Amino acid sequence: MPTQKLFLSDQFRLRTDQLFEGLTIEEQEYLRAAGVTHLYKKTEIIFREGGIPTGIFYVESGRVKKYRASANGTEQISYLCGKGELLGYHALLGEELYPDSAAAIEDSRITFIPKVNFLKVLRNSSVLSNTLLKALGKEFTLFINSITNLATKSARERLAITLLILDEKFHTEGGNGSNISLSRTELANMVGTATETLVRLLQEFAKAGYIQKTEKAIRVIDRKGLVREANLSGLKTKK
Amino acid sequence: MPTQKLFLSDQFRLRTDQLFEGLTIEEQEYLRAAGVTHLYKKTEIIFREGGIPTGIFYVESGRVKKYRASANGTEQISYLCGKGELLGYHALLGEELYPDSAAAIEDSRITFIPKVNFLKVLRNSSVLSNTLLKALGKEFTLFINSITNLATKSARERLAITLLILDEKFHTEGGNGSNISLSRTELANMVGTATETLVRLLQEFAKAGYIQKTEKAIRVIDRKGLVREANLSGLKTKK
DNA sequence: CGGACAATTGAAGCCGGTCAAAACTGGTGG
DNA sequence: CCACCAGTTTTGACCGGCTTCAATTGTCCG
Repeated sequence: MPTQKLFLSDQFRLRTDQLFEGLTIEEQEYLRAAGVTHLYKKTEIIFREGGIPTGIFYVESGRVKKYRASANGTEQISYLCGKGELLGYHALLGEELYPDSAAAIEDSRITFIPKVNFLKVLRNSSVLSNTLLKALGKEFTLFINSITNLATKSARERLAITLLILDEKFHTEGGNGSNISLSRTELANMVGTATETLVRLLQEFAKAGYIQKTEKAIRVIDRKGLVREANLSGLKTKK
Repeated sequence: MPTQKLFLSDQFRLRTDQLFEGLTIEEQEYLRAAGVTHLYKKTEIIFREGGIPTGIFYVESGRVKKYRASANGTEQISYLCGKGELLGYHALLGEELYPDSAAAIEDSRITFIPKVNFLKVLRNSSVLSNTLLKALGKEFTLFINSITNLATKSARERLAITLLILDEKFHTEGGNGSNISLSRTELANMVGTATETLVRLLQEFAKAGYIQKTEKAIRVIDRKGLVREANLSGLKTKK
């Protein structure tokens, strides 16, 4: 049985520092010179599902959601990227069209590294290949977790898990405690539930003292409580 | 909007022929010599979540399910492997414990290639690195699809999609038409629903003429009908 | 101040999970 | 060859979690 830490952590995802760390100084300089930095306003789309990958993106600051939109308006958010994370390399490596879209949920500075430059370095650096293979391999754990959670857990449990993940992920960044500031709809789209259901559950969690709803943000106060709600062990409290 | 073909196909997954095709004759021989073939009886477990990867597996014949078990007995199947597919390389590459388990759902011949031998070849072959990167990149599309489906689609829609995928995947293998022969419980665990719900839905699909329930197997007759039920475009028939 | 959008609350109803029991299946041994 | 048993599939009934629709309140800005 996987530990809670393993279960929740998303330290699995590729970060820029890892990406660069194995490269020679020249290679690093080469990539940096090739990069183009662009400011994306909140809600601006970075790439769109079905689009052709032309490079990879690197989040300098801000936050980005990866999501899949259905024609009826609903969208499912599969991941949130913060500072230091890379975007769009799966489709590039797989030589496919983007399977999902990415959009800024805050004003963000994002650097674009063109495909040719990235692949050129990749072809010459076995270190980079290995870094990528390791990173991709790790990411599967995340996906398996997501799938299991969506398929077997209640909305309440999924919300608890989502809050724990967000708290863990943005804790270090925020300084004193983490602010989770997403719209209710976005949070609902992460959890995979309706906005109204999400609101009611948040209410309950606040009443139970697990979280605090400050202006524009949710703060986790009682992780233990959320862990209990999340039912991580998988056993349903048989009555 | 992704095409149906893209949406459903699982030609994304790494196959042995691809794995070997870029290698030199010596490398191929080296791996073959290192491999140990073993017969697994139906229901036998190949590896277990939380276990330490010691190599990769290759399905010579038979079928294998990848799944995650919860303590309460439910399990979620994330993938079915058929002849020619590889198993267990994600965790090995990611240097992690297995996030899920694998078990034979039919008597299967499976070859095990030890970690050392596999990694030795990988370290010396940039072709293999690239093949793996490409394969892993492609697989993400599958996972994104799974997540979106589980999060936004009804059990009925998910069953339709699952049947289409199974039909497409095992069509070529079966010769004349594909036999989907899983227990109801296993099919339910793929779809992410209760066995009873699955049975009722199958009933309806049979009555509607989409499928036929022959002895021990389900046969898809009307793919178009299933596609309609699957609501692939994403628009909910607003009444 | 007012208009637009986000968040919240309320009420109704269905989908799907759960429990229980019946029908069916295949395999075993007398 | 049949009776019996264990496991699987199916059917029935119930009910609770969530979705949906609708309406109200709250909030931010021009």
